[in-house]
Amino acid sequence: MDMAIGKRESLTANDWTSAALDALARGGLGAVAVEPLAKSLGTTKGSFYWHFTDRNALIAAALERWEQRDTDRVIAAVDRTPDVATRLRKLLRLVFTAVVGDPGAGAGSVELALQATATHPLVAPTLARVTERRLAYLTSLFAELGLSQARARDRGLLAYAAFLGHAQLAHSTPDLVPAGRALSSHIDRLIETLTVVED
Amino acid sequence: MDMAIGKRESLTANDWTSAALDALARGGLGAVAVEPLAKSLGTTKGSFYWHFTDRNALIAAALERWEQRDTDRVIAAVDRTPDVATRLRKLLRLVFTAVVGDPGAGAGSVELALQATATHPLVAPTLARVTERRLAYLTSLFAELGLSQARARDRGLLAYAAFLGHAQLAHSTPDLVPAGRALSSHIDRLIETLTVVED
DNA sequence: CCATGTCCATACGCTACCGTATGGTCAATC
DNA sequence: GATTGACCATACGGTAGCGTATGGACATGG
Repeated sequence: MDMAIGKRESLTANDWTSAALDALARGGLGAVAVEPLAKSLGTTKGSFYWHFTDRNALIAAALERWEQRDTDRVIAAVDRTPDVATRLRKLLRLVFTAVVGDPGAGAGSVELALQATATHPLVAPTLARVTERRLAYLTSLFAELGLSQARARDRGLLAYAAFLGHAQLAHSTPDLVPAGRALSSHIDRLIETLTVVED
Repeated sequence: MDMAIGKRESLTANDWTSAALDALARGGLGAVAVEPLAKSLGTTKGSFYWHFTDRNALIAAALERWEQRDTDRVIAAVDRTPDVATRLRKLLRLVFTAVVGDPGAGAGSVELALQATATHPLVAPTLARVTERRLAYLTSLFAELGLSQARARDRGLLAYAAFLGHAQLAHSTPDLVPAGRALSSHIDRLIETLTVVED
């Protein structure tokens, strides 16, 4: 009848979505495959096709959840440190450290999985929205820092490209990127360079 | 008997390798698939498996050729403009323009295809070598520009990450990246920022 | 003119995944 | 305590690609 509580053994659509995000982070979009996921959840396709109509429906759900979380994170990142320069530095240090510090399995690996499949019809619009949102935020910070609108946008783009590139490099050729203390000072210098504002 | 010239209709291993690079640029590593390639060459698997033992052998050949060409390009890029600053600016302008200007099907799309499959056992070492080679060159330029060794490496890394990130963005979200005249001035400002050297 | 080696077509079996169909289990409800 | 609906297992057919096997076609040298 109604949503019976029943035995707690039954899966929910959310369980599938979580597993999909895991697989996405671990093996890219190709790893979001129904039968392998079923195996990893200790169940079968039969379960999946009861909760979802399609593999695409699962992908859409996973993307939606990721986008939502990302939005939340962006909003949370807007912490009210009074000084803009400090706020910008804090933000950059945070994201760069997160994205190259982790073994790659952390937060940024969904990121990279999506970039690697950017042309996929479901991925493309999601990626576009998230990128624009982040870019807009970065731009606003640089503008507040004293750059003209056009220059702020350019600088935001540069900073974001540097971010993406570092994520990529940390994933594909981790040996070529500094670690530990060297990483920390690399990021310091990088921030220095990216936030220069000549009056 | 020997390598008969025969009718000029017969394919060579190089033909297959070229087709593989095309497919790689267009559809990523997954598109380097024997049967589809055969169809696109107007032949069948039978031909392929005469020239190559394996799909992996084809991939290896394609990667080797790409790496060789890249090496050539790096060497060619070392043009002897006397002034280091000018040389660096010329180089940056060239590569950034190439990688975001093209529709994405140009030179840099093999690039992106490889980055998207960076963990593949054949791709990873190739990518590592090429990346290190480029990074070393960039580092040397920044060093010659007056930066300390450590700072030169960091700056080289930043510049290369910015390059990769722009390539990625131009491919995944082309609408968010400037074009035409705006692109040109964006690159100017970007170079400005990346080549700042405070004494 | 036939024998040999080059180059390719076709057919086969295998794996991995998709989506469907169908029936079973079990808790909640009447 | 029979029924109903939520949830899942199993079996099926279909597609796409890999790699193998085998048998041509056909030019060339003997």
